[in-house]
Amino acid sequence: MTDTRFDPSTADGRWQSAWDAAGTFVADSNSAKPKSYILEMFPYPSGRIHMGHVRNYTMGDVLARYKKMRGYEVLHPMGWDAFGMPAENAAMEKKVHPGEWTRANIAGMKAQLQRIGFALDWTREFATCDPEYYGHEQALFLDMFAAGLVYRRSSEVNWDPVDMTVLANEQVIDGKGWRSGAAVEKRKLDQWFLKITDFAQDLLSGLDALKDWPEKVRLMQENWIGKSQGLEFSFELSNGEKLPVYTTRPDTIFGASFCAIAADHPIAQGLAGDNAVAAFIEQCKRGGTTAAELETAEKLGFDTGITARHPFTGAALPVFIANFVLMDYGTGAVMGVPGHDQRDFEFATKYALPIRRVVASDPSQAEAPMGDAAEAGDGVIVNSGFLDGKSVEDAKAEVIARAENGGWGQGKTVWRLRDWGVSRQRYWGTPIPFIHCLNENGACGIVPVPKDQLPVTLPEDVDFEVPGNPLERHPTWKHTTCPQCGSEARRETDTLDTFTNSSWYFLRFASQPADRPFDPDEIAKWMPVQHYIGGIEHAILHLLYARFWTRALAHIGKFDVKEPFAALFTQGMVTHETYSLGDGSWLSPDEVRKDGADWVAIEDGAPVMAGRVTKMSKSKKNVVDPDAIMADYGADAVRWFMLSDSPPERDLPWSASGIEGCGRFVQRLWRLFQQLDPSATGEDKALARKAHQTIVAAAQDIEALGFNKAVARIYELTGATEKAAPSASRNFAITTLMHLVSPMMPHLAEEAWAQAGNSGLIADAPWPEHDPAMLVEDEVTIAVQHMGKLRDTLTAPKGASKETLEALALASENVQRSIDGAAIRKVIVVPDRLVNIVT
RNA sequence: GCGGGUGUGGCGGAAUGGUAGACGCCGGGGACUUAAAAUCCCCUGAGCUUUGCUCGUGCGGGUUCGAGUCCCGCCACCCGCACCA
Repeated sequence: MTDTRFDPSTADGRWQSAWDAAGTFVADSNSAKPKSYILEMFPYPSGRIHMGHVRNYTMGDVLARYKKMRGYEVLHPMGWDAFGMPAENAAMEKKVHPGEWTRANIAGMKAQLQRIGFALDWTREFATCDPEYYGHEQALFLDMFAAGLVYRRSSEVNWDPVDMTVLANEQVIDGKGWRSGAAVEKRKLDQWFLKITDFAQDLLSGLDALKDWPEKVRLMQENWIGKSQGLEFSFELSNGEKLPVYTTRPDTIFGASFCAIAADHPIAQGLAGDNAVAAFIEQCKRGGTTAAELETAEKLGFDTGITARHPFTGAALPVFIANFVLMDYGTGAVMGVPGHDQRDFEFATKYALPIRRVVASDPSQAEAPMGDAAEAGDGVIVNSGFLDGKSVEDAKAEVIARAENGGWGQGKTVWRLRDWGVSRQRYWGTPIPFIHCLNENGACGIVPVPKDQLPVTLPEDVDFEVPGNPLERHPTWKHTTCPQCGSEARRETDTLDTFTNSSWYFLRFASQPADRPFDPDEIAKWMPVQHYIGGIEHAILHLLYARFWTRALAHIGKFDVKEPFAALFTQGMVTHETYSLGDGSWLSPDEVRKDGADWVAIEDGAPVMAGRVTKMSKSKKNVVDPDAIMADYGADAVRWFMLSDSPPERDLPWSASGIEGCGRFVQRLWRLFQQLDPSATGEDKALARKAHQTIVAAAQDIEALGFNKAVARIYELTGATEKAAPSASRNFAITTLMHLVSPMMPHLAEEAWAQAGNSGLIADAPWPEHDPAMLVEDEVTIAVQHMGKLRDTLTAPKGASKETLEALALASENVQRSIDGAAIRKVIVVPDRLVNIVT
């Protein structure tokens, strides 16, 4: 027996080369095996792989390797979400071309991923900034245009004054740009849009079928799509105009006591000549939009003096300009029903408007006084003329029917989801393949680039000396001729939102013909993705856009796939301790030590405060570099750490002692693997049984993505095997362990496999078979309780009769002492588990 | 405010209504060693009058022979959304 250590610094690279040379992880779409497409969200090539990537990709890797062992042909690809603003920022700061910067990052990060030994099919690698990729994207965009799913319109856009670009609604957070953090301004620009709203209902309905998506993500998408059903109708105003409003509660229409319009509503704007009105509008716009501000913001209104005629009662309702009404939802105007809407209630209270009950728990409560809040709940309609006695549901239908018959309103579904503005005034993105014809007769207008002229490639010679779009000011790039009439023309200089790139990349991984974006037959073989793994931060944007593109492409006949991702898993973050000096500066966890109960800086003994355990970030100096860890412990220890302890959907706290423990376990397994003893004979039934049980349990755990549980079981089997005396069973347990850890610690497993004299790669070996007969214990431990409290345990043969167990239990000294002569009223026996004696 | 999640030892966490704390980390003790590293063994929820007993899964109730698990009512923290009519 040797006492050599496993040396990852040589072994890791050796096996990575072996897999590479053998093409072990190259997916064969012509294979007769069942297919399994395992995908992790591809990274943005920002510079370095971080621990979050390592965790994400390790989970996917274990699944991919496991599926391969179970006889699947596995597609597990990797590529680069390579367009985006950081590349342009780098270009501005470091005077490097965005493409050069991106390519260098990709090379570095690819080497890092390879160093970790991921089972990836690198033959399918691409970056979204490859002209080949974005050329196909342009073709798909033109197809969608031809199908009426792309349009152009002038619209008020969210303009980020720092990044000098347009942001989608989704990219505006609390009125600030999601990336720059600058306050977003409104500007009118001609923009390209994708008609995601055409699919609003389908995207919503489709969520129900996504059983293997987290409930949380489905809810977030549901809320984002934001379907509401109600009535749109117009009030006749005292000034002769009409005021369209939208309500989801037409049943409460008799409770309306005022109308409120947004500050930027046309009627309000029409009154802005009045100084008082103008001042009020200005005041509304100043209000903050953060959660805290909105919660505490007082409801403010300005009585316009105009009144609105109630469609049923004819009552004259005052029309207010109000700060809580939004112009961009519904019609920008509401009917105020204070009794049954909290905002309206607050407003009515402030301005002494009538608060009328029109819904009650039952008709006898019609005159019950209102409390100090609106009642939004269900009930029966009261004080509402012909609606009295109806349920809320029936009353809604009745009012909508009357409005439609009377021609003054109609039932309407309103969506929160808006069409997706994809124009970006940036260089580093997919050029939008259109040409603006400058012919003076204007007949051509905006013309699609003919497909045989794709890709429209980005110019290489660009400068980033001034903010704004380098394509716009490039000396020659935008000048071209009209494909239709041949006259002078100008290229579209907007590029596509980078979320477009990630909306179909999974299709290109599955199939990459040179002349088309993808081949439908190949798509049919691999799609949908069986397991999609990534961060929760993409719960709305990326996942909704990808679902939309898949539907849109299916809609125009590209293939027959509806949902791109059959199962979604959102993994937790990798976190680490933080230590602050109290002045806003931070120390890295390896720069501090514990001094009694306190933390101090190692360097100068200065007192340090332990902060929260948070996501690794440069600003808090709690980042751990994967390369450094791999240099110390090897890839397998890091992979093992990523899978251990924390359930994968929760955060994983990094710790130095934790990785050390993983490093120790790698060596412990290595020592055990060397104890295979061909001369050993004889059966160790208990150990063999444990090995068979672990084969089954670990498989179940991996399939449920319960990696931490699979890890715990492997620890248990390892411990039991170590303790066992040499036997044929022990050899079996050792070989079993080699297989069970091979998806998780593939380098160690290969090394041990080869050292044990096996030919071929363990990566190609199947998951071990289990013997069902060996799963059953022949002896079980029975818990013995008195009044539900544990008093003793006893060993009995599996399947012992109730009578036997009861007798054994009553024979226990501890039990008899506890019973203390009391009369036994009942004995509950759960076969093979417990006996509970009730007195 | 609405929606969702989480709450179990010093820490990460296990546990089809049936022996709470598997497994890992930390810590303590011991073996080996001149010594250290490495490795191995033992202990490790709290308390007590210690063959054993009591308490213990955020808090308060309930259902049950039996509750971390089911039901009702709270609390705390985290995440998402938001004056969405």
